[in-house]
Amino acid sequence: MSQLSLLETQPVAPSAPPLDRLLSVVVPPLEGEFLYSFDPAVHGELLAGRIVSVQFGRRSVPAFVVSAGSEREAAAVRDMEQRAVRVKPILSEAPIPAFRPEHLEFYQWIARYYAEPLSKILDLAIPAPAPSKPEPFLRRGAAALEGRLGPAQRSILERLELAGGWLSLSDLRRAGPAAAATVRGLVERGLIEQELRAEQSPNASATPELLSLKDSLTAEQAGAVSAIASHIESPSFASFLLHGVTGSGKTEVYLELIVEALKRGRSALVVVPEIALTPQLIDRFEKRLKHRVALLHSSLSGKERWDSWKGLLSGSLRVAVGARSAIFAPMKDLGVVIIDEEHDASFKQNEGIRYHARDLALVRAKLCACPIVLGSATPSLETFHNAKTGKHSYLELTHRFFSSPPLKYEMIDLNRVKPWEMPSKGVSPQLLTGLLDTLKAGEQAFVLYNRRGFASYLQCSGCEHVVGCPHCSVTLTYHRNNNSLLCHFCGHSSPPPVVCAGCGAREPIPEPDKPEKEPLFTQRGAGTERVAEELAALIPDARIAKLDRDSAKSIEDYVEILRRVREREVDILVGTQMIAKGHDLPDVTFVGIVDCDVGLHMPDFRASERSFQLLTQVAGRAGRRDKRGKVVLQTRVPSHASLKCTASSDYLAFAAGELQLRQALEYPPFQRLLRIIIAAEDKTVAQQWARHVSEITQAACEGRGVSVLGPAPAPLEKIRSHWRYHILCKAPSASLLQSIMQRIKSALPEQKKARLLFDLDPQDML
DNA sequence: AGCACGCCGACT
DNA sequence: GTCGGCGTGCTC
Repeated sequence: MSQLSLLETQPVAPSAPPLDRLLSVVVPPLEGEFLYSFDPAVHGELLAGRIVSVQFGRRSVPAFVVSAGSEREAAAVRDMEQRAVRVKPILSEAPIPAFRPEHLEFYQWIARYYAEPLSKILDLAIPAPAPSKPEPFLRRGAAALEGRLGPAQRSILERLELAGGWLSLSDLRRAGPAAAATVRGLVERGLIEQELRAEQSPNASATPELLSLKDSLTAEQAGAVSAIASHIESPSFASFLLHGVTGSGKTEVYLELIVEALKRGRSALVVVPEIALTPQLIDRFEKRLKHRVALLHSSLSGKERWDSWKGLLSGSLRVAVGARSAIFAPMKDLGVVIIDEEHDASFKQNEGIRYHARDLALVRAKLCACPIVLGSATPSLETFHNAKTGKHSYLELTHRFFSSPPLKYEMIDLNRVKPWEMPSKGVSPQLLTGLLDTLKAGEQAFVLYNRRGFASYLQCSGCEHVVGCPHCSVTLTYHRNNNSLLCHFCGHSSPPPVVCAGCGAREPIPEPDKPEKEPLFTQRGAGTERVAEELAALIPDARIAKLDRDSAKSIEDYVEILRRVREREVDILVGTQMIAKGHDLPDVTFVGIVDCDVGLHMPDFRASERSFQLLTQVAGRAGRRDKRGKVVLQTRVPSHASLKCTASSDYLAFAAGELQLRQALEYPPFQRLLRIIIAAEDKTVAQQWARHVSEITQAACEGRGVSVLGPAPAPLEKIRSHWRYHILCKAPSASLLQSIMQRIKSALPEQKKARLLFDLDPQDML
């Protein structure tokens, strides 16, 4: 028997290495696989998932093993013999695998979906192995508590006791400050022990003491948990939309599900928006789960990231919490996937490989046969539509944990407030009164100013009408230099209209002898950066803090500003969308929105949805617990659906209306989009290439039910001295768009002068 | 992506 | 006459 099989496998070729010594690798950033040989006696058993170093051309490069000793290698070796190409041996191998072979299917799916080489996906997904140097590990010592302890010392001891074993110094620091001096002091008093070593001891958190708090859940929460957990119990794919207002206890549901997964020896993957990854969140998870959580996000050091990755890979860590890129985490026996704030825009990567973590999460759950939960108070229309059509099960949490009275909304139509009645340029009398009342009551206020007003647009001075594109239902962008309106979707260009399509008013005809009349259309969209200064001038004794990209460059700054608010060192917090998220701040009872229209007229079909989500989230910051919150919305389009639905807290009405519009205009979720970006240093080159690509795209789409718009200049026409044009394809399925990407790729030889980028399922069109 | 090979302009 | 520009093509 064994001799027979030997006879069958032997006669490949005299010179070729035996099949069990061959492996296929991919080399970032290249397409295709390359065959190498290895000697098991030297390198040991090498399987898919290992990183090896190979001689490639005349240099050595790292490469990912994707297959070894299979039919694939047999076919490759036959082909190479025909072409008389020699198989080179690998140079060296990493000591441990970098990914699990069973996850290759997931990575390959991504490569196919986004029409990118597998090597690039692996390069993106897998962190570079970092050698682990010895570092201090600490644990609670034998000495009894004597004498007094400072708050810093107490906190460190608490965290060590909670961990119930050895914790590395860097781990200790994740959950709060741990100065070396404080630690040293505690070591000297025998309160903690210290040891230098390179590895987490394997049993550090092997037997977590799992704590189910099922009994303290509300009926709704318990219902959601049992519906989802049944798919953890008997492992199977199922997707859920967990739709619950702020404060309805979605996190408790997540935690209970993670406990369910851990109890069965499986793992849990939690993906949250970047901004939510605060030490408090990690702390809450670890305290509740009594289990160490692997943290994954972009600003970890190479070693920290590799340590988390390694722990998950081996299964010694079973819970991963991270931002977008955590979707690639090497979970062992994945039991549940959780995407919190499912609608959040940060899940979409907008450079390099433009993947969407939520979409990938669904695929991952499917491939791992486990349930996935998409949680949000304001679900994306894609997800809501999928829930409505039965693709996801719909679970609703309607009750707030602390039954607080509904918010009181006041909409201020800025068209009806005379300029001289305004206390300052951006602050209406009602907004000012609201702020003063709040401060008088000893409570706190949030003021949103969303200053993404880079594009200006025209609005009729007679009615609310904003000039939009006749083909795209997107606001036209006004270009002052040539007094024209341009659609950044389809390229439609026109002079400013003479008659308002909303109310029929005419542009006044200038007469030589009479003074110039006010023009029909007013330019809007300028920035609102000065709000904080205006407020400081209007309410001099208020303590005002700012929260935006400039004032909070790091997550620590962000946490610090929120801490100051929580500890009542701040009366009014002014900020961008960053103020929309964060932890429970019970004394905030008033939210003012300086200009609801800023996001509304962006050249983006998702503008309404984004606006509704942002306004609803910010408004949700007012009035938690027992106090009734108040929200003032300043706008020039009070009849806009996203504002009216915000003010009536009516998600369902908003979604219904917006979905109808999307369907009529053939936008997602009814059609899929592919955005093709052409960028070049030279404007004319970019333009010509865009036209060329457009012709190829047109030809590829011919008669397949795909429509092609453009080329048009991208709204951000010039980025880092590169001129950008784009083309938009609408198709009923993603697979159609994939075949179009393939056709364009094969029709266009790789070009140096102009860069071609694909954005499948684009989230914005900038 | 690198790094070769290869065929046309200004320099020791 | 050579040094060097970057166009195109390959890497097991």
